[in-house]
Amino acid sequence: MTKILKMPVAVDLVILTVKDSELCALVIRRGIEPFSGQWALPGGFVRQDESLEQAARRELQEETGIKPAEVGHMEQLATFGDPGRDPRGPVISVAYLALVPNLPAPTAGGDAHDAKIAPVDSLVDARRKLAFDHAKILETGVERARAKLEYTSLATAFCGDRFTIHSLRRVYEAVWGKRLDPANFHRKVTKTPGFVVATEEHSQGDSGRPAQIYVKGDAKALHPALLRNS
Amino acid sequence: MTKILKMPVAVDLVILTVKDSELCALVIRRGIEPFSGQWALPGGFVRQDESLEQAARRELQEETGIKPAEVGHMEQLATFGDPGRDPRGPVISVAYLALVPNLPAPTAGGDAHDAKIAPVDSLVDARRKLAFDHAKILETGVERARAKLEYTSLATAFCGDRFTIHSLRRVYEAVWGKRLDPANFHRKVTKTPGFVVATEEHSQGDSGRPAQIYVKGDAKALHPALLRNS
DNA sequence: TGAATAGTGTCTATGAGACAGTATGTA
DNA sequence: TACATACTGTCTCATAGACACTATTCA
Repeated sequence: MTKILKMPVAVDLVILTVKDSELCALVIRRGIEPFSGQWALPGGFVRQDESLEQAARRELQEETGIKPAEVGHMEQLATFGDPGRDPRGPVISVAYLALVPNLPAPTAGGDAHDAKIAPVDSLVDARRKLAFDHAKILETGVERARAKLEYTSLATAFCGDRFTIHSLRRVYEAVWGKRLDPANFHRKVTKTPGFVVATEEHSQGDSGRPAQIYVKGDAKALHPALLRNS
Repeated sequence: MTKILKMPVAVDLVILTVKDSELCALVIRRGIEPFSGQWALPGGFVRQDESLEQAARRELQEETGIKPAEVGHMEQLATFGDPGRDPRGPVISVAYLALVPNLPAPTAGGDAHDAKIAPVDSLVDARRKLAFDHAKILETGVERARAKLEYTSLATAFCGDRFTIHSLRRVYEAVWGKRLDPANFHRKVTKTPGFVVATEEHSQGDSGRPAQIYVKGDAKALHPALLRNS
């Protein structure tokens, strides 16, 4: 019997939000080697007697100050364990995807010198490369979010408790990077059973006719789906 | 700085095939404790300088005798790391999903006393419980397969190189546990660009009119999707 | 010939997309 | 009033599902 290899297990977080009609991710600037000074996804090591998801939620709060109640949605994304992905040696990283509405100004903590919320397009740019294989992890998370908006009600995770159809459409447009017809989108969303539920309230203060306020519905899956292409 | 917890990393395999018009999984009977004598998913520990996917492919061949060329499709499924999922202590398990056409009679190897290909419905049965959290892993894999048949061309991974539309429909029917209209299915599959490509050959020997033989097309995603419900 | 399966035609209902038109607010 | 945005109506096209029908084999 050969000796079994034991590896440190990390969780890394792809934290997405929509800010100024752009899909953005939260990254921190590393304060220690390796990759000191470079931007990276927040994350940390799993502790004893802690599940992977618990570790992800703990790191989310510790590294960014986001409280559990502020998280719109969290799910496991994928696991990365290629030899050489960390120059210090073999490390397994279980990536989690978190969707957050109205992400507040980040609070740097732990070994992070700085934190920022930046458009995902700027982060996958090859010149300002993210540390480790984090660009790949981020892209996996972005693609997961894009795909799940099609056939689930996940888009509401980017909105607060109360939202207008307009703001929900802005979420789709930001995540997909594509304009949608306001009229058809409105009908589609309000006619899909369980997607959104109308309240008696209306928005105010903007130009134009006030919009009705909606809350999230019960449905998780959308039938039929809302497709990005075609 | 607290000491970083290091854990053994395993890969577990959900190996699915369609046999006698039923969706089946390959399981092995454990020869060692814990759970000795119980059925479990094949798997093993990741070795040094080996990627997770390499480990999964290696275990697939070592534990079941399935050669790489025989595997129709393989992808990472999910990672399970709850404390207490293995009575021996903390273990991370990265599950992989493999789809195999015409799965040959399994060759038991390693610490397995026996191996079998059994309908997934019988394996998630509560009375003959799978070892560890393998019932949950299996269900995750089955649901992934069911979902991906909808919007990808993955069903062809269950067929050999050459197949008829009839056998492709049998795959859908087995995986979804639902009858499909042969006429509409035929039109849908042959009209979806890149799903299947017709050859000049025809099947023979069965009753009824011989069917045209098809091979896999280039398309990975199906537009529009082929939905199970509605 | 009949049974069985392959494959096509066609009708209907549903939904997406385009876009005109109406409703209701602010400047 | 002009304008902006919310929302509804309506037309067209694509596609799914039901199912009748034709094609081609074997017994």
